[in-house]
Amino acid sequence: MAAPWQTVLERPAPQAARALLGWELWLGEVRARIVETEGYHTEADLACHASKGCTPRTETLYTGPGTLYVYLCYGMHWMLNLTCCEVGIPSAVLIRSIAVLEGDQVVRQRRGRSGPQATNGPGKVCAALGITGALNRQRLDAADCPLALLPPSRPVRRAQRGPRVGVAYAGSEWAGKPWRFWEPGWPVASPR
DNA sequence: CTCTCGATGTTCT
DNA sequence: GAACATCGAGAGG
Repeated sequence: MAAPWQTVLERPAPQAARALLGWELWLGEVRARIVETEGYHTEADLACHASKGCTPRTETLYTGPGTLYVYLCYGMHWMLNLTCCEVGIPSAVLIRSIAVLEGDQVVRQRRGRSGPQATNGPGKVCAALGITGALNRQRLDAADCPLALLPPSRPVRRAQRGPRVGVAYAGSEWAGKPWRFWEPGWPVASPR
């Protein structure tokens, strides 16, 4: 029997990124709503890590929907991605911002602050949830997976889309793709 | 409010 | 050796 998230992740990243808005991440005492995402899709996408091909680092991206792809950025920030599409096609959604629904105390302790500024950014998401590279390659459907992905407890009223952040190096064609999505009204990193 | 800059480690050239 | 899907502190307006 398929997990609920299967239908959301079994599609190309640009679509999966939109569909993931509102879904909830549960990890330990923290429950949070996904409010900003970005899609990275195929080796042709020059902003996608897999544009360099399948390497020890990027092989996680080829494993099909439901794998955690966690990597270190700028030597100090962990980034959380959920792989999507199908086996063999590198495709993933970066979780850029979340809204804490439960576990505010824990988040405050980990982040040194609470409120919107505590979780509006991809590095902040991992810090708030306590995610590190130890979770890379973890399967969402594995019995021992500490992270759960559950459907929205409140519907997504509307969504905005725009170009991805921090990928100018990929050139205008790819940096310009409107593959970033967010829910207006929630604490997101880039509200436009 | 905006802008600049440094921290820090893995990956690929 | 350069580049990098970032963050937060500090300076200046």
